[in-house]
Amino acid sequence: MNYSRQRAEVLDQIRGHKDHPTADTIFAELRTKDPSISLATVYRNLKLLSDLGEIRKLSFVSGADRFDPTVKAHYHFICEKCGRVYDVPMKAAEVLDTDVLDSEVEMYIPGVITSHDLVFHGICDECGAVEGSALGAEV
Amino acid sequence: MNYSRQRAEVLDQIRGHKDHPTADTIFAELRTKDPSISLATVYRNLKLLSDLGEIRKLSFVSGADRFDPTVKAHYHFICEKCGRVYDVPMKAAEVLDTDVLDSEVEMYIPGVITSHDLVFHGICDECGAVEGSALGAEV
DNA sequence: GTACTTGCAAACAGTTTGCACAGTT
DNA sequence: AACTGTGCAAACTGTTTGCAAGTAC
Repeated sequence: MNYSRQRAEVLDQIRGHKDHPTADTIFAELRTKDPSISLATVYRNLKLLSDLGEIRKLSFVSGADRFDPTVKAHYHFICEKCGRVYDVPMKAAEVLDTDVLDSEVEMYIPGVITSHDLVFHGICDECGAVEGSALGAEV
Repeated sequence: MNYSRQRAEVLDQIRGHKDHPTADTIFAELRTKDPSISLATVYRNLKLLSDLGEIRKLSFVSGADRFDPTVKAHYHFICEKCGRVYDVPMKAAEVLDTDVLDSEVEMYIPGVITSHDLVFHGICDECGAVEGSALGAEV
């Protein structure tokens, strides 16, 4: 695969993220280094890179798609307030045998399952969810 | 809650679906009965009805949002080819204790979990996935 | 008459595409 | 020359919004 300068920049930029930036975020960041790069190029390369499996496209977030530098299987937690997307390490979901789950569920649906997404919703600490002590805003 | 004629029509129309129509589908269907209803009204009422918990909005499908007449907890299977969304009955996922899962995962993320979505991806039978006999298209 | 809801059109966000040009081989 | 990738602007999809008119109590 041929990596043009712009393509490499896009991949680099995403890999530098611990979070899950949108195309627009990547574009804005790259613009500061490379003022002539275009949004269309960013979109084109994000699509291409996720087709190639270099990055992962997260379409389950409302609003803009997000891109995930981490390709290996893991789940996500989305804050309902700020929209931030957090990674859930696989060991957190070890109560769940993912292969068993897929084959179990497959018996109930008219088709073949190749993968699944598991997305947790809630409120993140930064947005006011306080667990442990009784410091909630309500009540 | 006050149900205007249009609001009732929208709710009825969705409840008449076994599948998961988009706003546009609902709009097109209602237009045949009520030629003056507007798309904005459909959108407004879909939003309102899902805020009220009368229907469920599915945002994890790429493309247009879909609306689900079934409100009680269940998972979904999306065909990668045709985009159809199928329901997965809860008993199919009984390998998984959903409450345990949420509280387990909560220990690993900076926040509080209120719910989760589980979406299976694959190919549905209508699109050529043939399980059981060895009739696959590949190999 | 006050509050809520509608239809329409315009606005908007996110994404994709047509096209002429630039970069490589 | 043939190919691929780029930048720009325009197009496009899905959704929301401002507003004047309509409806319900």
